[in-house]
Amino acid sequence: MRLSQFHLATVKEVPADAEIASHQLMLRAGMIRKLASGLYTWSPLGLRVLRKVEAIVREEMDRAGAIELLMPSVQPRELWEETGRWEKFGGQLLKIKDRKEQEFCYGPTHEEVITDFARNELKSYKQLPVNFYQIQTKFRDEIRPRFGVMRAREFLMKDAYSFHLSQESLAATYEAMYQAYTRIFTRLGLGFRAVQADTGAIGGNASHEFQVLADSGEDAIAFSDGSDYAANIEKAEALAPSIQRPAPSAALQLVDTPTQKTIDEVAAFLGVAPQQCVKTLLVRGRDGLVALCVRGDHEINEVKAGKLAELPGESALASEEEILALTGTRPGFLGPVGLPASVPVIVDRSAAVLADFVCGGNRDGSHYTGANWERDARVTRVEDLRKVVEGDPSPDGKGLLRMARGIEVGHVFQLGKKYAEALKASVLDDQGKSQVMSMGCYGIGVSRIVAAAIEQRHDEAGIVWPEAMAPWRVVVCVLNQRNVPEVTEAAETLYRTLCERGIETVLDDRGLRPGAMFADMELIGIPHRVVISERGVAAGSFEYRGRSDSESRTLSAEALLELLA
RNA sequence: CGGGGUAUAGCUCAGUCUGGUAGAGCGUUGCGUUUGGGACGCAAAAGUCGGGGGUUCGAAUCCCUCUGCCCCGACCA
Repeated sequence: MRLSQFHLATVKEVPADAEIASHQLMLRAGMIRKLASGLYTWSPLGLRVLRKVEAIVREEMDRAGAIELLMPSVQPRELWEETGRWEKFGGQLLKIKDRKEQEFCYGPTHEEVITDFARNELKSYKQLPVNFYQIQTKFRDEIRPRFGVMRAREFLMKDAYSFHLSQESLAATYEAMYQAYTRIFTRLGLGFRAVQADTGAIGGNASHEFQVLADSGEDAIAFSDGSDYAANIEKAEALAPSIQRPAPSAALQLVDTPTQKTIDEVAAFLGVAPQQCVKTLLVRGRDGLVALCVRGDHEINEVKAGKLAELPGESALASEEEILALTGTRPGFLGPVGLPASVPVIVDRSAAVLADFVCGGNRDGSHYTGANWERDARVTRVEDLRKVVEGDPSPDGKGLLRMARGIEVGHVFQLGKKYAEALKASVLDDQGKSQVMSMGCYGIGVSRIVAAAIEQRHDEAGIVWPEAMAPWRVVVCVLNQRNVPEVTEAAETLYRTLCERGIETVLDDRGLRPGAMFADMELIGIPHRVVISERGVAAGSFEYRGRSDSESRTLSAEALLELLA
């Protein structure tokens, strides 16, 4: 490619609404342009990168035995009614009507469509297992799109769905996908980690997220410093402390805390550590309010809380009015002592081993000191309720937990029979009996990977692409080409040679001043740069500089070709 | 959905408080000089001041209203 024939549109100024590095750099490099909130045009430059990612994903999916197909992006309401998700999916589902007032949605995911396809196509166990995938545009009407293509509303995703008669077969394909994903992210040159994930409302047996490690990531992940354990913080188990609860030694005493509502305020006021306090939250349960208690320095893990039998599948905090009606006090003074008998008291493992603790007095402006479980406060049950924190023991018993931030770029999931049952997708087994199929699903955020890579790999000058994702591997920069024909000839010759050898090369023949040209090529992150100048031509050598190198090197033609081969 | 902000040239922004001829930098076009780290000079094009309504002799500026976009929160493969 000759840059004089390409549409390169870099800009110097950072657009005002870009916050994170990848968004800023993608706009400055001219890879994307915003059309509306969460909607982006991929420019020719951006598309080259997107296609690189897509190609690697496709190769590895094919290698792993998956079969590509393509489903519609627009899907009929009736199909979504069959699984109940027309209502349950919520506001993220973009609903549209056609001219006959028939209702459709723009597909946010394709479980319904693929399962419909499977129930029509798959009749016999002999056709199983099978794994279908597509690389396709999805739309989710995110409440708050942000960070450019990192969290866009329209985005490109690879989604695969496998079908099985046995759990063993599902587990085998799941493992194959896990391996394929590892290969994909390794080939892309990304620093990533596969972490255990919560299976959410979908249920299922196993789930891993593939997280690209980056400080700007929206997900928190916990990993062990003593083993390969790693999990999304939503999933990471907080082990029960190994100590026994000490016997009560203090008397229960109500003390005035007129304006101290938060744990920090109360702890400072009373001169105790937050670890010696119990924080109580009231949430809406199936039958009235439920009390959740954690240690003062810990936080409730809403995913864990949502799984409690007493809750309706999600944890929603009670309103101030509900709390006032039940306890006669306001948030800030809640505690487990003296709650009505109708309120279940679920206590976190770490809070359950406290003795002589501080907690809310259930009346405005007071807290208890010297409170003790059983003696003063009911314990309905002890559960794992809290978010893990740095330094917690690893759930596998090896090492301590550390925290990192990640960008979720892939997710593998054993779905089980949920969708196949809802849509009656079954095949005949070897006994001639009808069996509902089990499913797995496996997603990769293709467009998000581009942003995630930049987030992980950039410097002051711009993007630093991994070789596998770069729009071109090599740029040949022509200096002062108008005045010295020999320089142009030398550049053309090198450009042709590289192209003939299958090395993806771009020739910067725009005739810009050197500074502007170098700045552009560094901004768009080309891994290898060769400068052709009068000086070099006279000496018969080439000036080479890698994107991350601090200095240029002078190379002979042979050395250069060897380096780029 | 709650709170906050913002909308002026292709981009980044002044101008709005205190009403009176529409501004700058970058980018773009032309000519010339330049050519190893985002050159310089001269000339030029470019704006329904987000939309609608109102007040006024006169509105980018004041009032009402609608909309887009951004941030924080709640939410989320």
